[in-house]
Amino acid sequence: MKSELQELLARAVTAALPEADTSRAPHVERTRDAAHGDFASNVAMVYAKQAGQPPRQLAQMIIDSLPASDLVEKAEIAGPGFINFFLRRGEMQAVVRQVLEAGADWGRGSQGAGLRVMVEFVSANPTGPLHVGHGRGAAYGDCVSRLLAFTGFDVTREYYINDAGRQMDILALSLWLRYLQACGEQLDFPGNAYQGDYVIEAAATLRAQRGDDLRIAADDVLAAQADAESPDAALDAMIARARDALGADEFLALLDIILTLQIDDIRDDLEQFRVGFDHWFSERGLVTEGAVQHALKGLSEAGHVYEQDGATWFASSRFGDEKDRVLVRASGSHTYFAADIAYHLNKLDRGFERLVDIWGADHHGYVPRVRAAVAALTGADDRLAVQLVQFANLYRGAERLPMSTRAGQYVTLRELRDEVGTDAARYFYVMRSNDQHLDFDLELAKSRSNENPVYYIQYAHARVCSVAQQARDKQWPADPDAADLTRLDTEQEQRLITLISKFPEIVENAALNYAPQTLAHYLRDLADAFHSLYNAHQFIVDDAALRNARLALALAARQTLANGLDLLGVDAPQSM
RNA sequence: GCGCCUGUAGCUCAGUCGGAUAGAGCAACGGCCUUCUAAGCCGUGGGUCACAGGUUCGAAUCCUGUCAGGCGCGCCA
Repeated sequence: MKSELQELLARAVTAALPEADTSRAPHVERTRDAAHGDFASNVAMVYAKQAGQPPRQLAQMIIDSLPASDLVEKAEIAGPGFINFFLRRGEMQAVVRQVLEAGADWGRGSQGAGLRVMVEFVSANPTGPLHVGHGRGAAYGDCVSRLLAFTGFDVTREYYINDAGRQMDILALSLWLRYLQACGEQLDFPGNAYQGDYVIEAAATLRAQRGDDLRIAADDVLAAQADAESPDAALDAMIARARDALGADEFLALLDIILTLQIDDIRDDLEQFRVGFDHWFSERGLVTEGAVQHALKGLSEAGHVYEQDGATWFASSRFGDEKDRVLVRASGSHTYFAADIAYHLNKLDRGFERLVDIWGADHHGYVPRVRAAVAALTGADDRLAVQLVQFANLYRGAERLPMSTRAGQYVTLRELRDEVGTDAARYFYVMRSNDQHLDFDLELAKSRSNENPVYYIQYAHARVCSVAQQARDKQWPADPDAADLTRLDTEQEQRLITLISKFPEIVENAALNYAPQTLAHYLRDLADAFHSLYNAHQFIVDDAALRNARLALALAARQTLANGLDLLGVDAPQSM
């Protein structure tokens, strides 16, 4: 509807101003005030200067040049030079039938044109359960993925598993030490190892399976770290002792045990949060397959790598980073950054034309260098989009809950789900812009009242279901074909219709801007419009043409609510 | 010190590409259930869009500066 108007306007502008640059589609927007018609455009004011004419005079010329259309009832000049469009009676109402015909596809777009997009998100280290901070990234990334897919992109969702490096060694060590404790060895568990109960549980299982196979004397372990100068050095010494005592293969097997448990747990947790991944990508596999060397070679051949102070550097400052970065240390080991470049190159090699990375906001200093790497590898600066997700602070009423991953003191995503439910959690997570801090009030999310926007929206959906059921009970099932949609002319009906017709634009905007919060706000407004109508007028009335028109409108509202909620991953209940 | 983000009603926040009289929810106050779910609706009050300049037909929105808050600045991951 909007694009049709843009088409009409473009032709009118070309006719009125043959020499004007009309390469860009003219700006057309919804009016805020019904007195200004249905749509308005500012083209006359935009072109006034280059046309050398007052805006209102130019507006008249453009209106006079408008091609005939079934869509437009009239166009008039307003204010400083706006052109207000009043649509022909019935044009807006026609959207009701469009919605009912499209059903679950109502709002689906084709802007993505099948472009292959990878959305990588969560990617939390598998060293413990997901906490509420990860939950926000999960909800956000999932909504963005759903929106992109609905807008015509070919979306793949991936979870990058950081299963290589020192943190993994510490995780394996943590399991082994707990195992030794389970065997009855007396030793103090290090404060900088993984504290969580899940390690103790895994150790108990391991002990049950393997008996004393992996046991050595506690004194032996403690002796290994006796000379260590720092807690970190002590940990490294114990890791070395464990490798020595168990053998590298057995140590790795130990790691795989707890890693598999953790990943299974995370997958299960996310599935219950209605977040699914197409692929789980192992960092370890990347390293063993020589991907890091492949990436280094790629950067090197492009001429962006040099040696200095015994290390290998990437000239990221050429691509907007504030300084160059080390890829391979003087010690010969590659940096985390080098592995990350290899991972991004791997994504590109798999044929993804656009990459979307969703990271915690604490990584924002890392964005320029990864952006630089992708630019260096592709020669383009628009292949990678990085979206940061700010942390969520949890409140219970006015009390702020403390969070510390290191100390093992945090609220898990699972606990959050158990307490407030998946629907409320998902909605609350995405109702704020991802780059804004979020204060998540558990009491509010749980409340079954009008303070809670999730229930407000779901209630609107359930109410339509209830109305439809009562119509059936009275032997008056909704029959859209028998509806006279032009009867939908009250203030409340017009408002609801207008909002429904906006849905495709809202979805497209939310998808292209990675902004699900705009959809969340829209659904709130849509529910509001429905509740207002519900209270102002009866749906089930004797006049069949009017009754069916109102029922059709209600069903269209329900469909729009359902499609929108689905994009947020929130249920649309039949009754509440 | 440098970089990024933020500052809008008492509180929490929307505000798309600059557009017409800056909007919601909560809180406060006053109404609405013999009629489709009151988890709802209607109404009232509430603003120096942090501050100061600039750009222009027009600025909460763009630019510059100031103030305030948050985060990030490793041959860590």
